[in-house]
Amino acid sequence: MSWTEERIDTLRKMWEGGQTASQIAEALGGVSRNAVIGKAHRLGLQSRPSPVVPKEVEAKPEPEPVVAAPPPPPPAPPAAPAAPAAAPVISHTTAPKPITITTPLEPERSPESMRMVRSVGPGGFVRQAPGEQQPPIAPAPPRRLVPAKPAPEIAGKTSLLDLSDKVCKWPLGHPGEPDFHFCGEKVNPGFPYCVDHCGHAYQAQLPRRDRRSAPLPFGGPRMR
DNA sequence: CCCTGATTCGC
DNA sequence: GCGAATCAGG
Repeated sequence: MSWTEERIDTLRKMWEGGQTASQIAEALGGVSRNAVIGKAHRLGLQSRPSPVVPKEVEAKPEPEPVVAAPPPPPPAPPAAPAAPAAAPVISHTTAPKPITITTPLEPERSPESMRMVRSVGPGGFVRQAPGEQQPPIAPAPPRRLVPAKPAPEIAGKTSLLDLSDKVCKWPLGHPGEPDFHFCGEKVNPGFPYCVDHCGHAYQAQLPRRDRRSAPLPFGGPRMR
């Protein structure tokens, strides 16, 4: 599988929508979780909370340089007047990442994060309300909590939770939107989609001019 | 063990 | 550029 524009678009949307790499990989099909993560990074979609904290080295043990420890000026600094305070450490092999050393204080939240009210978040899982519990036969609990608020719009629809190897994974709508869901029909055995959507998913390459009359997954590129 | 994302590195 | 292997936290 290659990263077509459509697939990249889907990846980007789902990633930004808070879906896990596994879910994205499964929805896309033909790629591994690692592939999704790798691609996401290459796209510059740099991460939401990673379970693995990079490492917090370099605290600030010495706020002030006590004794004058003048760094020996390099042999031939052309036109650079000495700027001791701002002198960057000479980065060795790989240090393209400007790790901003921030204080533990977190002054304000960006307006961006304020907007994402009903979206997920590591700690923002929404649990079922007592009223919607299924009293009778308790089916096997979901394998994992899903970072999505069960909206009334998707009632009866096939949500991410309902995806399995047996139902059509053809996405309908846009990830992150309340009515986003999947086809959910019985799959064409051996394929991730139902017979109908297999017909859409697997087509011989046509001239560009003639293509794109068929519906694309996720409703195609989002128009903003 | 399962999950997660990050990073590395051979291709 | 790609992604398997590997790492490391939850």
